[in-house]
Amino acid sequence: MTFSTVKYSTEGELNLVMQKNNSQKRKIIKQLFLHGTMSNTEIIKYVKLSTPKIISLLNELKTEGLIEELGQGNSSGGRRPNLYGNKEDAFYIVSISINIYKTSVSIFNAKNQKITGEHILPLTISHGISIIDPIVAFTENIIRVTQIPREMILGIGIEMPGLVDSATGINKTYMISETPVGDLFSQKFGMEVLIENDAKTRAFAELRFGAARSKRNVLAIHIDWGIGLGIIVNGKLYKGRDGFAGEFGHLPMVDNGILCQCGKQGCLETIASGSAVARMVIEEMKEGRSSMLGQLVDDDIEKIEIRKVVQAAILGDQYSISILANVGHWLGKGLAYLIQIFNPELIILGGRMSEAHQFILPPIQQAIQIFCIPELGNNIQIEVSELGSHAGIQGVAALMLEHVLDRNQDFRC
Amino acid sequence: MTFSTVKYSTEGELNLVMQKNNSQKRKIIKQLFLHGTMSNTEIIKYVKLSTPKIISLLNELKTEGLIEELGQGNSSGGRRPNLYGNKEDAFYIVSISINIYKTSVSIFNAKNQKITGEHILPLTISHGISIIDPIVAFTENIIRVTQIPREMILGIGIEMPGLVDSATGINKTYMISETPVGDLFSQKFGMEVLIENDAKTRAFAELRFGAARSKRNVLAIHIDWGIGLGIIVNGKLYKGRDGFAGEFGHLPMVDNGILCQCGKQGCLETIASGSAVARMVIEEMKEGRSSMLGQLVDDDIEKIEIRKVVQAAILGDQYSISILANVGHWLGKGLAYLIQIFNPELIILGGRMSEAHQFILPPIQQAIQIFCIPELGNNIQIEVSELGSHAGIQGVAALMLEHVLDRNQDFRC
DNA sequence: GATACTTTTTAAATAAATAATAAAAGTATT
DNA sequence: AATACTTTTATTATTTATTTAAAAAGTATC
Repeated sequence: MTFSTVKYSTEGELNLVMQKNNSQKRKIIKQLFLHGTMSNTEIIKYVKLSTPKIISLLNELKTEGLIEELGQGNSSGGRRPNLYGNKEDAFYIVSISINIYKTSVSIFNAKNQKITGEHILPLTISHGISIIDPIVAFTENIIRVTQIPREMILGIGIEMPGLVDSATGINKTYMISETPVGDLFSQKFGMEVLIENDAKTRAFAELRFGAARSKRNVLAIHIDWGIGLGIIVNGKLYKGRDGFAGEFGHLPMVDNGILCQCGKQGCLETIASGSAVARMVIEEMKEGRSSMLGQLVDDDIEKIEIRKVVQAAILGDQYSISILANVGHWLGKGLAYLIQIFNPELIILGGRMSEAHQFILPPIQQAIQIFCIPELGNNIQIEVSELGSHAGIQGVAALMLEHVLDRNQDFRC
Repeated sequence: MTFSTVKYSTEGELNLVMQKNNSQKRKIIKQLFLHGTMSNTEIIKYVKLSTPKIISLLNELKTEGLIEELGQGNSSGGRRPNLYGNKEDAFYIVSISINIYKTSVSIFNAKNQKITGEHILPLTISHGISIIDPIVAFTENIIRVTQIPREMILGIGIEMPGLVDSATGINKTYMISETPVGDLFSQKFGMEVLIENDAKTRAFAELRFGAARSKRNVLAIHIDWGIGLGIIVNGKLYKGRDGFAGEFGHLPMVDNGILCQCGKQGCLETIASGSAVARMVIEEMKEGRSSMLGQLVDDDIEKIEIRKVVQAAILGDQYSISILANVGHWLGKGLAYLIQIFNPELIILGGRMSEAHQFILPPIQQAIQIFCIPELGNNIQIEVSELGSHAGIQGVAALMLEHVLDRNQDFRC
C-alpha cells in the first residue's frame, strides 16, 4: 500500500464550526468542498447573503484555519476576485464502497481530494454482518497509516446494494441483524456513519459532480449485477417513505418469468442485469452455443460475467451483441415506464452494463419509441455516466459531508 | 342562477400587498386562506418568524384591510389567543373545471369560501378551442352577476384533462392551437390565468385539504374517463420537465392490447379506466351478456357509463362486480410499479371509479401483494379520496392562489 | 386564590442588508 | 502608450430588520 503524506493540525480537534450550529459557515465550507476554489461572488450564488456578510464569514473561517486564500482569479474587466478554498486538513471523510464481491475504502480531505488510493478488500456481501469486522479493521489500518487524527474525521460514508434506509441505518436485503448495520459500523468505528444504497449514491454523485449537475429532474440508472435507480426530483435525491424508492430492477416485466432473488417472477433484473446476462450466456454456452466468449475465459464458462460479454461484443461476437440488444430492449421498455411517470430532463446510464452503451442504446431508444407516448418519449435525453467506477466512492463522501453540514438546518420553505 | 350577496370595497383596487413583493405578508395571507382562522402561534408554525414580527405584520395587514380579528380562540390554560382571518373581500379567485363533457365555474373569496354555486356548462372538450369563447362568456356573466370588481380577482385557475404544461399554458392533448390555451384564456379574460392537468390539480387538493395534508410523499390516482396520477414529492406537486409527469394511464400493460387514444396499444387506460369499463360492458351486453345493467339504462345500452356499473355492482349484479374486480387487478398491478418506484407514504384513489372502492380495493391489494417486493408492498396505505367531486374546483383555486402569492420567492434552499 | 401555562407587549440587542466609497483591473479612445 | 471610462470586487459606515429576552397580562385548573 502507498499513501500520500497528509498534513494535519497538531491538536487534531475538529473545528467548532463543524460541530456547532453555524449554518452559514457550514454552507460556505460545503460549497468550497464541492467546487474546490471559489470567489466571494461565486459563493453568493449558492449562499444567499450579501457581499459584506460573506466576506466577514470568509475572514472568520480563515482565522479559524478552516479555509485559505488561494490568490486571485480572472476578471472580465474589473478588479480580480480573491479566491478561497478549504484547507485540505480542515477535516477528512472516509468513504467505503461495499459491492457484491469486493469492498473498497478511500479517504477524502476537505478539498475533496482522494488522499489514498482505493484500497480493495475482497469480501462477499452475502456473508452478511460477518464482513463488518474485516471492513472496520481494514479501514482502521488505512486511517492509522495516513496518520490522520481520528478527531479530524467528519464521518464515514458507506454505500452498499440492497434496500437501504439511511435514516435508520438498516439494509433489509443484506447484512440483516438485530441492530441496524449503520449502528454496528458506527459503534465499531466510534464515529458517525452514514449508509446509503449504491444506486442512490451514484445518482447523488451525478447530481453533484456529473451530468445531472445543473439539472433538477433526473433518473440515474445503475446497471451492475443488479439494476438500481436513483431519482433526482427538484434537485434533490428522492428516497421515499422508508428510503426504498427506486426499485426499478424489480418491476414485473415478464409473466411467469424466471424466479428473482426478491421472490417474485419475471423482474426486470432477471432479464436485463449484469448477472442475468451472465446467467443466460453461461446456460446457453453450456448447451453448446458457440461464441467468442469461450476463448475470452479460456473455456472456463463459469467465469463469464458482464464485462466479458461486452468485451466479446466489441470484438464483434454476434451472440454477445444479440444478448446485449435484447437487454437494451427490456431496459428501454422499463425506461418507458419511468419516462411516462417522471417526464425527466435526463436519464443517465451507469454501472458495468453502461460500458456496453454502443450495443444497448439503439434498442433502448427503439423500445422507448414503441412504449412511450410520443410527447414524452420524443425528446428524451439519455447519457452514459462519465464518472465511471469512481462515482460510488465520490458520491458517498459528498453525501456524508452534506449529512453532517446540513444538519439542524431548517427546511421549511 | 342564484348568487349569494358579495361584499366588496368600493374602490376595487387589489391591495399592494398582493401586487408588490412582500413575501412575508403574502405567506400569512396564504396560510389564512388555507386554514381559515389562525392564531399568531399557529401562523408561526408555517411562517418562520418571531412572535413580535408576526404580530406587527398582522397589525399592518389589519390596517390595510386584508385581514380581520375574529375574536379569541381556546386555551389550555393561558391567555386566549387572538384569532385572525382573511377578510372575505380581500380578493377573489375564479375556478374553472373543464371535464370531458362539461365545464363548471365557481368563485372563491379570500376566506376560501365558494361564494357561487358550481355553475355547469355542457361542453365537449374534444371540440377544441371552440369551447373557449362560450366558457369565457359564461364565466364573465357569473362575475358580472356577483358584482365582484374585476380588479379584485387575483386570477383564474382552470383544470382540464390532457398533457398540460402549466408553465407555458399548453395542452398537448386537447385545445391545441398556435397560441397556448392558457394565453388564449388570459387574453380573453384580461386576467392572469393558470391552467393545470386535472389529476395534478386533485393531487394538490389532497395535499392542501385532503388525506395528503400532513404527508410528504403521496400518489393521488384519479380514475375517471381516463386514468391520471398526481405525484407529491417532498410535500410538493411534481410536474417533470414539461409538466407531463404522471402519465400512469398510458403505462403499457397488455401486449398487443386494445388501441388507445394515445396511439399505443394495451395502455392501462384501455383496461382499467371509466371509459374502458363502459366500452367493455357495452360490447359484451350487445353480444347478449345478461346483467342488471340493462334495466338501469332502460335497455339503452349505449347509455352505460361507469357510474351505472358501480350502481349495478352495489345492487349485487355479478357481471358488474366481476368487471370491477378485473379493473382492480390491473390497477393493482399498475400501482405495484408505482409503489416500487416511489415507496410512497400513501396512495389516494379519486375520480368516478373510486366510488367502486368496495369492489376494486380487494383486488388492488391482492395484485400489489403479487407484484411488489414484500418490503415495499406490505405496509402500503391506500385511501379513497374524501374530497369527492369538489376536489378539482377547490384544488385549482388553491393552485392559482399559490401561483400568485409564491411568485418572486426565492426557492434556493 | 395560588399555580401553571399562554399569549401579547415592550425594550434591548443583534444581525444583516444597503449604500457609499475605494480600489483594482480591464477596455476603448485618442 | 497615455488617458479616461467601465466593470468588478472589497471595505466601511449607516440604516434597517429581526430576534431575544423579559415583563405583563390573561386564563384555566386545582
